[in-house]
This record gives sequence, C-alpha cells and structure tokens, in this order.
Amino acid sequence: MADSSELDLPRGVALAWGVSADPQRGPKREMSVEKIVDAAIEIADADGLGAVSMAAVATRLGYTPMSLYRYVSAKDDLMLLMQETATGLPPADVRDVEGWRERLRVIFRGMVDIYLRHSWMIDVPITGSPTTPNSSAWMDVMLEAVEGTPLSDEERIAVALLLTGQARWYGTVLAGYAATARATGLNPEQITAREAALYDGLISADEFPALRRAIDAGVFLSPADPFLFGFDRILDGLEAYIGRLAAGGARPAGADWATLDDADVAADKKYREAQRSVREAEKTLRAAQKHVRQTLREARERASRHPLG
Amino acid sequence: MADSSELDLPRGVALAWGVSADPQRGPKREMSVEKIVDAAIEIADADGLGAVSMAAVATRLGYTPMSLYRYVSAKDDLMLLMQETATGLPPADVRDVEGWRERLRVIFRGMVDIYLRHSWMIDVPITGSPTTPNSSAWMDVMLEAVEGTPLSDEERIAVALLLTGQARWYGTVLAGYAATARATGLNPEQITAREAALYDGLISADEFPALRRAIDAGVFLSPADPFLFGFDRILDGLEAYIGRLAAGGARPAGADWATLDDADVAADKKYREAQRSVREAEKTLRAAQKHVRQTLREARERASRHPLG
DNA sequence: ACACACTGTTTACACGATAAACAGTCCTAG
DNA sequence: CTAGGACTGTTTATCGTGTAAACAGTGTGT
Repeated sequence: MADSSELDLPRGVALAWGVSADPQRGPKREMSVEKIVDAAIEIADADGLGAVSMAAVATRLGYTPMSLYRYVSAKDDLMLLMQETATGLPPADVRDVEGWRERLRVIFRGMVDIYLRHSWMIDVPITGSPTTPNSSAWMDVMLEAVEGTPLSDEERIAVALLLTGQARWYGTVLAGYAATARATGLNPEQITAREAALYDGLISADEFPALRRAIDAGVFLSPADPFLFGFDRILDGLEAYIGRLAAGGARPAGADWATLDDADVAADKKYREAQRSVREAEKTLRAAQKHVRQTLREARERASRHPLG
Repeated sequence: MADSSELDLPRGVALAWGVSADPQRGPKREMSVEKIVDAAIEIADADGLGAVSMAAVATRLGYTPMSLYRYVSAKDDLMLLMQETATGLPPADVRDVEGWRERLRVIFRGMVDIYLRHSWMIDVPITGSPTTPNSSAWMDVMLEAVEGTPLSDEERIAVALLLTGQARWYGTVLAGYAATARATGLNPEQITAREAALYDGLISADEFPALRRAIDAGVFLSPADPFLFGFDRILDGLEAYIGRLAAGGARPAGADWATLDDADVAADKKYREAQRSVREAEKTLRAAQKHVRQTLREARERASRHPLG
C-alpha cells in the first residue's frame, strides 16, 4: 500500500472509511453519523430517495435541519454514506461454496437482495467507482471467487464488473416497479398488467412486427424472470471461455472500443433531425390507419379536457 | 392491437407518440416541443442533466420559464421526451448484417454510442419500461435480430433485456467519467490515474487480499475495455445455449426468483448493526497497523484544517 | 365584429440546500 | 481552578427550484 499522505480523499469517502477525527472539546454530541444515515435510509426505503431531504431526516430525529451539517458536510456525502451502509458486507459464507459458478451466483443473489431491500440505491448519483470499504469488500469477494480459474487479472475485474452491472440492471427494473407502486398504489401484478396493456395498445404490427408478435405471444404477462435467464447465459459464457483457456486455447486480443470523435458528436443534431423526418413520416402513416384514427380521436377529446394531454 | 379507448396514456407518452391535438385558434405558436427538447438536450450534453432547469431551457431559447409549460406539461415529460429524442432509431443497416451474433453486436454498439453522446441519459429517472416509439423500435430490432434462432419468445425478450442492461451499465460508467470530468476538469487518463491512486492508497492486503493483488497487477491502469470482454462472454453464453437447443437439448425450467419476505426486510436494520460492529472491529484492527496510523495522522491534520474532513 | 381559445408573461408560493451569525456547553491549557 | 475557545445545536437568511394562477394581447371561427 502506497503512502497515503499524498491523497486527499473526497470528503464523504473519508467519513466512509471512518477516518475522521472525533472532536475532543466542546459539548457532548447528541447525534451521530450512524443515526443520521439510518434515519435517511429508513425514509428512502419507505418513500424513495426523493423523500430524503435534510429537513425530513432532521425532523425524523427530532432536530433542526442545520444540525445535520455538523456531522455530514453535504447531502452528497450523506448519500454516499447511505449507499455504503446499505451495501453492507458480502455474504460471509461465499468461501464455503464449491466452484466459481455457484460462488458467483451466491454473490449475485446477495447484490440483487440489496436492491430489493433498498430500491433507491439506483438513484444515488454515481461519481466514479466508490472507493469505500463495503464496496471494496464486494469487489474483493468477487475476485476471490474466480481465483481458481485461468482468468487473467484484467478478466477477473471484467467479470466482477459484469456481475455488478447485471445486478444493477435488475435493481433498476425493480426500482422502476417500486417507484410506480409508490406513485400509483398498484401491486406488481397490476403494474405488469397495465404495462402490457399499454404495449398492446400502442404497438402496431406494421411498425414493430417482431415486438408485436412477442406481445401476441403474451411475453409481457409471463411470470418467468428474464434476469435469471440472462444471468445463466452470462455464467455459460464465462464457463465456455474458461473451458477454452483451460484447453490451452489462445486468448483473443482485447479489442479497444473506438471512441466517438468530435465530428460524430457534431453530426448528432443533424442525425436527430433526419430521424425526426422518418418518424414524422411514420406518424403520418400511422394516422392513415383506422385504429390509430380512433386513438387520435380519443386523445383529442382528452386534450380538450386537459390542455396538455 | 386492442382498442386504445380504455387506455389513458401517461401524459408524456402521448406527446412522444405525437398524439396530441394541435390547437386551431389563438395566436401562432412561436416555439415548438422539438425546439424545447433540443435546447434541453444541448444543455444536458454540455453540463449534465442537473443543469437542465426550466429556467435554463427557456433562457437558452430567449423566453420566460413559464412559457415552456404551454408545450410540455411538466419537467418529467420534458425529460421523457429528451430521452426519447436522444434514443433515436436503431441503426438502419442491422438487417443487412449476417448472423444473430453480429447483428446483436451492431445493435449493442449503437446503444453504447447513445450513452457516449448523451451521458445524462442514465440520470433520467425510470418509471416503468418506456412505451415510446423509439424505445420500441430498439426492442423490435433486437427481437428481429434473433428471429432465426430456436429461442422462445420469452427468451428473446430476456436477450433484449440483457443487451439493454449491459449497454446501460457501460453508459453508467461512462457517465461517471463524464461527471467527474465536468466536476474536476480532468481528462479520462487523469481520472483513471486518480482512481487508481485512491484504490492504491486505501486497499490493504489484510482486508482485501484479492483486490490488493489485482491492484498490484496494475489492472486499474490497464487500457483494455472490460465491457467488451463482458459483452463477448454474453454472446458466448447465448451461443452455447442456442447450440444446446439446436442440438435438441432440453430447455431448463425457468426458475422463479424468490422474493424477499417482510421478515427479511425487518431484519435488515439489525443486520446492518451487526455488520457495523464487524466493520468497527476491522477499523480498530486497521488502526493498529503502522501505515494506517500514518493515514489517521494525516487525516486528523486535514480535519483540523477543514472541520468535517 | 366579437367571443373566446389560445399565446407568452408576470407574480407568487412552497420547498430545496446551505452559508452565516448565534448563544449555550464543557475540555484543556494556563 | 479558572478562563479561552472549540465545539454544540439553532436561528435567520439567501438563492434556486418547479409550477399554480391571474394577466393582457392575438387571431380564428361564428
């Protein structure tokens, strides 16, 4: 470990590592960072991250809003600490599990559980990889899980990233459900049904043939969990790769992803305009169809009641 | 397609489908939804989604903030339209590409490009799957790409979800870079270097042995793109599965993910407390070590200069 | 021509984060 | 053992949000 004297830690990160001098003089502290963070988490669990305001947290603890700033230098730091606390430590029993495949599955399950418990986690704004103790512990346990494999160090990191991303994505969708549930008071089945109805009503066979066929096959009402399928495919892919390496197969060159150049970015607005005309044309096409004229009529009626429709 | 008379579309979704009656009487409109959305996107591209306020958009167009509300019923809707516009249509040439694997790669690349262009996309709050035309078009093209395979309808949706999630995750990390770049003015290499230094300074071999080893191997300074590795593994996994199906292999039963019950959630706070003691103990351990005492001393010095460290 | 549906604007409000100045508390250096 | 001052939680105030409501001007269908 390098000498840390040269580092100046981002404010919240230092708090997360518990590396902050406790004051020696002055009155006894009545609160603590932990209590504040716990209160904030409870609010977020119940009503989403949007409900976490300094005032709300303070009120819940019976203090005035400004008092929190003696413990947490800014709301950003509070959110980082919420994230870190809710992340917690990875399951302790991973080491007992036999085989990298099962170990990764246990870890993945652990991550998804976190998002299941704390759907607001997804809404915490990201600023670089979180160099906090608990996040590092998860990273560590993932790396350890694949230590018996012929994967290179870079590849192991890539695997950890792959799991993290997949869990996060699962969490994102779960959070979407949680948010609509909060907003509408509907239960998961009702939300699914409503979304299926929306799709069903909007997707025409001419414009979106493949999607339309899927809808007709009832996929949006299926109880099967698509994320589990995805996760199993990921494990399959790793297994195939590891198998190839073990069999002495050559490691393919790690391609470097071409970045966008400025011209691409500049072209984007024109591109959007071009797409707009395409879509405009499709819109006209749509409008020519009977059932869509119906939709339009409905929408106009609605718009007249409710100016911005 | 079912009769849409029963549906009441979420406000913004109707706008996205272009299903809103243009007013007939009254003065000519000076603005348009498109111009507003474009202005908002330009602001977000330059300074992030946080910089997009109604006032900022209006100012950029030379109007007063409230004028926007004649076109866009709320900021949420504006964001939905930004998302939809920036999403655009999938690449038109996917159909020309031979083989599902290459087709998926082209689509994936297209998605990542979007996040490369518009890193703020990740920050747009999600509320259910976006039933908008462009998003549907991407879904459609993904489903079409795997039409020649023996995958079931549910599985195809799962594949589309898998790609989307992976692209989003890539985008999340890209957005993190963009955000720190904006905040600090550093270029990507400098950001990587700074993060590597942070890790290097904080991760001890005792607490995070596997991670520490990875750091020493220099993985955080490697130029290889871990997301490409991950994506290739996903494709490998799909290939393996498709191969198995084609060879007449049985389809494994789609496991249903066990949801958390209330007891689990209630136990979470106690769990966090338990973890806190573990971490507290580890902290003490850390503090007993020489180099960490060093860190602490540094931190105290810093804290005395800068009260909340 | 005139009512009124519409335009963009003004004014106003309820929150949000947080800076600055406050009076009370209590450790520690003299 | 007694200040001085570091520290506590509080009060007050500022600035930036999103958006409701009332406004005067405009142009179209009756």
